[in-house]
Amino acid sequence: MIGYDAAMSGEEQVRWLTPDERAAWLASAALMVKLPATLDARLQRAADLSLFEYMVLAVLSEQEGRTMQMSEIAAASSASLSRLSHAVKRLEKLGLIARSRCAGRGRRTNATLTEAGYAKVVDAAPAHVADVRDLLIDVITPEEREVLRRVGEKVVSRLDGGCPGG
Amino acid sequence: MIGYDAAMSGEEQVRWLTPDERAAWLASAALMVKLPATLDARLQRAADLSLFEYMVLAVLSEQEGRTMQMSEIAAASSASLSRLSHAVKRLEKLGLIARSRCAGRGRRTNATLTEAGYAKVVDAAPAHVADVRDLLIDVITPEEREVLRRVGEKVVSRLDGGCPGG
DNA sequence: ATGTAGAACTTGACGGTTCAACAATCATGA
DNA sequence: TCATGATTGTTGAACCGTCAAGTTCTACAT
Repeated sequence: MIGYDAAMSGEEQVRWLTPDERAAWLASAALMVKLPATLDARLQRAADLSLFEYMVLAVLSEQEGRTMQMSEIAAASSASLSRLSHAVKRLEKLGLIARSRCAGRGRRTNATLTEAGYAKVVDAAPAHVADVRDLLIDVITPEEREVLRRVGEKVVSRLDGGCPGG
Repeated sequence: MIGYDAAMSGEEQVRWLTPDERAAWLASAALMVKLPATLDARLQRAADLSLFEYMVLAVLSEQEGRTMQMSEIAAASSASLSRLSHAVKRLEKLGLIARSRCAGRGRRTNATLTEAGYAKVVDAAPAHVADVRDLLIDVITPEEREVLRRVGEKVVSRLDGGCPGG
């Protein structure tokens, strides 16, 4: 496949992937596409929530007062503020979240989990955790799990630190 | 966070995640969200292609005759047939791909990379491979890379084998 | 005071993805 | 010959995310 192996390197200074690197990348890519998609589909069927919506509710649920600033939620859920804003608008319409401007502090907005929202997370959590176990955690060894964690942390910190998106 | 730790386990037979498992899952989740998003954004700027479109073209480019059946491409790129069909329609409109029904064989359709499509991949590949190196391959050790590969293969084969999406 | 910059959100339009329904073709057997 | 079903692809509507632009507020300089 062009771009993923060492063939046809007419260009100079392009370090194509070795076969091992290529295999690792293809396996990771498939993982990154399929695992979230499957978790998302199951959550949708079981609880009528997307994976992203669940993460927003879950992050809020563990906070003191079940409240957080929009931009904090965005950071915690690896999403853009715009995406979060749209999502919270939907969740607000469903009665799962309430928004309020905290006056005197610029344009800051707090999102709070309602009782219904909290009940929704409590309801959805067991099946979702079981899925995460079933599809990932229980499939790998503890050693592999720790490597996965280290890799995730390293790569993400590089993404956050470096020039994001470009 | 509800669903990701051992707190508030009122329910029986729910195995909540241990702190280590939780940390590994959160790191993986962030990785699976951010890495594809960043690669996608960079490819978009550099070559006006989404990551998915690039993968479709790349998969075709390494095939004999630069031709494949729709369902084969879908499998190779971990996408639904519907998603692929829409994408190929767009790529066809751009002149990068041509479709043709192979008569006498059910409803099978072949997609072929045009010369322009091939040129597009050749053009986009170096920068994309550099990104994959820069953001993943060169960030981790060879041992971590091999673990990542094993994990990816195990998890994906579980996803493909088990009941997909539900 | 006024102007300029910056931070924190929101909005609307646009384009991509999903889902369910449909279409086309072959295979099989009554 | 005709029904039934399995494969394989396409389509349209609804929905979601991104991008660029706009809004609302604070801060700080002139």
